[in-house]
Amino acid sequence: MLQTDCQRLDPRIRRTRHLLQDALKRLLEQRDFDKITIQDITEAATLNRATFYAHYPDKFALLEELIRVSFLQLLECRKVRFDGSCATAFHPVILAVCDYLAELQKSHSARQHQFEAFVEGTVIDQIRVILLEGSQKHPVERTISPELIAATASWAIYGAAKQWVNLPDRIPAEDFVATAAAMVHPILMSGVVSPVHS
Amino acid sequence: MLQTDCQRLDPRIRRTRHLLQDALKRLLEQRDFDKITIQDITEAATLNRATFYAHYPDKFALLEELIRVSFLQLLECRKVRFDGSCATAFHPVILAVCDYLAELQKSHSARQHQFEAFVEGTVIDQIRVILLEGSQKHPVERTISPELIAATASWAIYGAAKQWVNLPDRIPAEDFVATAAAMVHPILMSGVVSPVHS
DNA sequence: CAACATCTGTCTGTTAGTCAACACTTGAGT
DNA sequence: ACTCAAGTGTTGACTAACAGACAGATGTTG
Repeated sequence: MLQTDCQRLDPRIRRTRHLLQDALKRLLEQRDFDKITIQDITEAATLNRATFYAHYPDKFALLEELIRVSFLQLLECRKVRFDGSCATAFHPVILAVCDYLAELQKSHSARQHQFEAFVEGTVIDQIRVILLEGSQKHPVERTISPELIAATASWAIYGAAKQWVNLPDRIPAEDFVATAAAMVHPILMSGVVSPVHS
Repeated sequence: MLQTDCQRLDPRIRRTRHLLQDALKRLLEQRDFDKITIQDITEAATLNRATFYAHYPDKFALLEELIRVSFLQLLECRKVRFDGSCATAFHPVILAVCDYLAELQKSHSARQHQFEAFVEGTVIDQIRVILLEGSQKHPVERTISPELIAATASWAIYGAAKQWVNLPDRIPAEDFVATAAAMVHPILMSGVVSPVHS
């Protein structure tokens, strides 16, 4: 919830949240999200049910955090493979989205519409946040707000990645990333006034 | 400490003790017991140092519990392979001791005398307790106290097993168990008045 | 329909774990 | 000899997690 990324938080809290996330993760490998009760989760996490509500208002909040955290972990892995140059900084983001969707497609039957929609929203929002953070690190004078650009680009990336995973014969993710990046890059550059860029 | 076998104990207590035992177990794979501090253990267990003292007076107490628990786990595995007949009930115990010592020999340099002596004492005591429990389940009239018999037999079993592991070319543990059982069985039968036994 | 079971969300008092102190011991170093 | 660093064992205030209860919602089943 609040303080999710977090620093020096009470170890008990980190432990408990990790236990809950891990329990949900394991249960999702067995059955659909809507067939999982909070009791199931807390039992699998060896925690008291009341403790759950001290951390999340409902199971959707836990799911959201689980998605966020595991997506970020994926992204961290992808990042090390790229240089830090500004122009290609969002390549790993695209790659992470591709991998995440590919992983999701493997492990889940596509029939959980409510679940999928929720995942979708969470992932897109996370992409948006990441892009926004990136643009704040390298401020550029522009006529379009960074917020709008981040939002647009995040949907574009997700849409492109989703198209890619649904192809019957996919090209390698790394190759696809180059194509997608070529499409998305103009969005990020739109409205830039000063042409200062490496 | 108290309530080790235990039943419905506060989940936090079971979790914490398990975390500490597991941490010590992992650290023992890396370095010798006397090179491990309580700080190391609590750090590896993601617990506060003060919490340690709420459960164990010192690291030896933790080690003792670790040995006890892992030995009992080993024993449980061995037990299922045997029938429940009274005459051979202690076969799995001998086998468990053999396996435990063999495991220990593999994973530890034999130079930690203090450590080895402590393990030895703990294991023998555990054997004694198990034998004593067994004799209490099947009370027989005897001229020698069950306590003395259990103590004697436990040392005999440990001694035999230790001799076995130190042989340069060991026979299979299962075969050795039969021999050892033949040696130890008379101890258990000594002083029996009524010859009632299946 | 009523009876029933199950899950939810909330609340209470109690207990375990955290944290930052503390004084003490030990050993290495210069 | 003296410091300095690092580990030990203890304390008390704070807080997270526990057990167990509760009413209400949901969804069976006869």
